[in-house]
Amino acid sequence: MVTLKDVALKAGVSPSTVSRVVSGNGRVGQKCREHVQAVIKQMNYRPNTHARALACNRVEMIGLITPNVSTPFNGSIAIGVEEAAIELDYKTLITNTFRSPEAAINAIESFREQGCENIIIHTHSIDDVTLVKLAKEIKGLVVVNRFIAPIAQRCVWIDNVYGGRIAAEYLIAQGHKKLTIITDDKTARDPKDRILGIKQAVEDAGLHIPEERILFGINSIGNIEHGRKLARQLIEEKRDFTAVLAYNDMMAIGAINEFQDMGYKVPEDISVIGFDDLFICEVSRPHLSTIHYPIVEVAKFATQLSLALTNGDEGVIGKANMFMPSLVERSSVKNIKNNK
Amino acid sequence: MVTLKDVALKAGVSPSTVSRVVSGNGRVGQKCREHVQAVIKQMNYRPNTHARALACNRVEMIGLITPNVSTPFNGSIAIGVEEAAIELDYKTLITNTFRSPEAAINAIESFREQGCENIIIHTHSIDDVTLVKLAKEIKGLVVVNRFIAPIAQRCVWIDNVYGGRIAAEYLIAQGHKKLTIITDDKTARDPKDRILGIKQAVEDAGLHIPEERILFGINSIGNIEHGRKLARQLIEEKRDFTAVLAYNDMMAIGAINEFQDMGYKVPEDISVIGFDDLFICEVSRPHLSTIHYPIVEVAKFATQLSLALTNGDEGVIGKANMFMPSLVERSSVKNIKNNK
DNA sequence: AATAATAGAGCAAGCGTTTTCTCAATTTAA
DNA sequence: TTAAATTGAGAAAACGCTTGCTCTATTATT
Repeated sequence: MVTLKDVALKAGVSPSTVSRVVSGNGRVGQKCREHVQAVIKQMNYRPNTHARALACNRVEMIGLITPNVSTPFNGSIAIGVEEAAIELDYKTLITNTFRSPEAAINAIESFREQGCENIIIHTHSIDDVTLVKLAKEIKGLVVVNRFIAPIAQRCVWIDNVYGGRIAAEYLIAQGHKKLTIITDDKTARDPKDRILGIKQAVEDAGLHIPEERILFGINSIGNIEHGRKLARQLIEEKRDFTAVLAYNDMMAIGAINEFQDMGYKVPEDISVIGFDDLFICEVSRPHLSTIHYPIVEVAKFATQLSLALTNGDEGVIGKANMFMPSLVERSSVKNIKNNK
Repeated sequence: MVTLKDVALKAGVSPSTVSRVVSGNGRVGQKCREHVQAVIKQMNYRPNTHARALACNRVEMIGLITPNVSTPFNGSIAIGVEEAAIELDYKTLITNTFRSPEAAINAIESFREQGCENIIIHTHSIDDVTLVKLAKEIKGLVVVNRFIAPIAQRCVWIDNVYGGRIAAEYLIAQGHKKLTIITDDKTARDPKDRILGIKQAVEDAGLHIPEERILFGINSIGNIEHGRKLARQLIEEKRDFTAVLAYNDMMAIGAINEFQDMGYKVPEDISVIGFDDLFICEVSRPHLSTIHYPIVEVAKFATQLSLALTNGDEGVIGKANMFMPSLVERSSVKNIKNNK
């Protein structure tokens, strides 16, 4: 392994000089710098991460904390983070919490102890006040896919109200009057926001969604199984509706499958719209119309923000951290304007 | 931040002793050990990763190199790795190569430079000889989802021949006589092995697959689009078949979608079987019958193997590194025994 | 031309561990 | 009972890098 000292020796300068050339801190003469750079290249020197981390108590690493990378949504977050990390030659350290708040806190601690202040966290299991406190302490902590008012500038999220609204508007434009919602935890912010948006659109159209047509989950995780379950409930309890707005694509697809298994046709009998725009939308039959969530972009921006925060680069700081979702039309919603 | 020295001071012993207590190396008296442990607990001391890494030139980290974590297959690998890592309190560092061999080599270099010898690599873009060479140099390198004879004990893979065989046997048992194969790169080992297994089953049944019913990809990545493309080709060129064996689930689902878009019914007109058993199998219509690939288990075992290799723990070394796939029956294959 | 300011580069301490040598104290063997 | 072996614990060097301090050489100021 070639060390800084080796380079210094060969270049005929002191280690400090080499260090300054590598890091770009401190003054080095033009000629000297070029010479050292040449030697570095020639010897293929690469600085030792740990020595550097130890000496300056920070590390060029960004830590991602996510419930489970193997799900498409979180996998996309990971990609966004890595894309941004690569650009600055940072490494990506991933910890899966499997929804355990202790695991998440532990991961944060562990990152900090390693001198890693750049932490991107995607969690719903740590409460707002804890996160606010942590954000105060950790310069580079940014929260992704979640809005927490006191630390809004440290969050990157999408406009869920708007997302809900455009989904509902689309359904209404297709002639649907009796909408139903299958969603996630009643107390969670995202479901609430999306419902809010839906209600706005519905009211603007002079319609109304009775509470009984909004089905929540309890401690659910918005997955396929959950979608199936609520869809079954919808049918069994004979709720009156022509279209369902699912909290996300997973639930939507679960619901579609359940409807189909029960003998209903989608979209002929029931229209369904999802949220997120995961790759499975193109796979399901019918292809799922949904609200596009720019996940990779959000994660990428979050990472850039974190880096800017710790490195004092003001470039992205202050930019709006809210992204806008958008409608993507496929085949799971039927236009029933003329036949009903 | 509380350091080893702080603990030593408070405990009234030398730093060396504390170090020995923490690491478990070297002799420490029973009484002394307990006292130090108590102080450690009381002060909530946690060793500094970087200092440790620097001092002993190794690090408790396992590096995963994968084309792209956001795909379900690779996401599952990540989970398997992390599961094994957590058990030994190792961290997981992930690098996505996006199929670039340079990125993969770079990642390996980078891991090594950081003193990380535990590398799990999933790649098809680095050739055998390079990998063999690397494996010789890096004690903890293990290759996942790939078999390379000279370093078989450093690979963890599944029996693709067997997988191909049971898929074909199942189709044949369902009365299919005209099978067709849509697969990946002709030169790649996995496709070849699966085809081999298929041919074995076919021949055992006294049947035959003409070469024109085996469609390969060129530089393809076995994804949905690729499946669609070959399915289209199958139809357009009017090949004669009743069932298709896809290289993997993604391709199978692409094919199903294409068939359906072209007006064919699956499985009524065409039966399809996949490979991998990703979650999307439960999502597609019809649900995809497939060959189960125990991905998480494979990745977990690979990680344990890597750790055993570097830590001299002989537990898992020598165990068979080949896993067996298994059939999972869903609804994409029709029994045509009695009506044809 | 004399003085002040600044640029360039080296020295050495320090980051938090591990680990090799010591050496004293204790145990074991003869 | 004595010599030999073993155990327990400390001192100090090393890991590779950063950075505050220092000193000389150069440039700018008057």
